[in-house]
Amino acid sequence: MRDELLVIPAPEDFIFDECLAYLMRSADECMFRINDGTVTRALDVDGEPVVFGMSGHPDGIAVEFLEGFAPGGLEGCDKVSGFVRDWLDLDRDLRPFYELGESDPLLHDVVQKHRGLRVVGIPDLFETFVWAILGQQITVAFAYVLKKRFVETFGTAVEAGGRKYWIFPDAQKIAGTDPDALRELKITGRKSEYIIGIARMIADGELTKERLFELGNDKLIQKELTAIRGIGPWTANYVLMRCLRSPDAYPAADVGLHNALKHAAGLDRKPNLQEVEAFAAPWAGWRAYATFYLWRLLH
DNA sequence: GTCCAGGACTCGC
DNA sequence: GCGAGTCATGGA
Repeated sequence: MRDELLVIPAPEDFIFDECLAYLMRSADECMFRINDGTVTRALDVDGEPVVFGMSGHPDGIAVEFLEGFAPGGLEGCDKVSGFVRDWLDLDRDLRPFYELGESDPLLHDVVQKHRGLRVVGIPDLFETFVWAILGQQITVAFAYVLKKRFVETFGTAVEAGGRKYWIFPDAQKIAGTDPDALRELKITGRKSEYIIGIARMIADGELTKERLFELGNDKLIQKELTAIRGIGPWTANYVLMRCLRSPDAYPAADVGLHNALKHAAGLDRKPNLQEVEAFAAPWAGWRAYATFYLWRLLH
């Protein structure tokens, strides 16, 4: 097994345990398993299931493949490595954000406390949309339950090391699914329609990460996304933040953000939308990072 | 019973 | 363009 160890270098200011703490926030998370500091998950690499565990390492992140589920060849290793880099946003220089954290009164404490944390992403576009839509207007805890039902109903499981690892259902499969099948999982009728609509767009190839990146900036991407049924400003910014990796996306309507701001600013009520925007003005360029760090106040 | 959760759509004006 | 009603479930 030792020869299947892969070390992914990370910047000096990266702290794996901060990301781990975020990843551990729900016992109902179904896309990976965390045990003793190692996050283990399955990944589809060119149609082949790969299963790997990642953990902290003095030089960054150690990736170890489970027996029988290593990628075939160097190219496969590169894809896993690229996935992890994307997942934990390893290629971003956070020094400007940390400078901001030094001077900003609202961010100061939380940035100091969780320094080393990166915006944990969701590299797969379809998975991000499903997760965001499921999360609209309900508690995160219930969203995890719905995602678990969704994945265990429509996804595929890989058996490795005596355990099951799930691969998120692809858009093609959901595109041809009846809304009633989602409704049975207690996903609302509307959300079921939204999810199937998005699945069709992705399956048809009209909605891809590449196409969205080609639009060039957050504003145009948000406009494109909010034209899709079921995607409002909150969801568009959520997708920008978690999948398209905009460091500046700002889900201003986010209730969790409001509660975090209330706490950080010492208010006796939640801020209104104007205040939420005003708080974020000094964070221009880093509003997604600010949001992600502020969310850590909720746990 | 009421209110609130990581919102968005629809309708009436 | 803006406010109110609706969607639906589960926990406090």
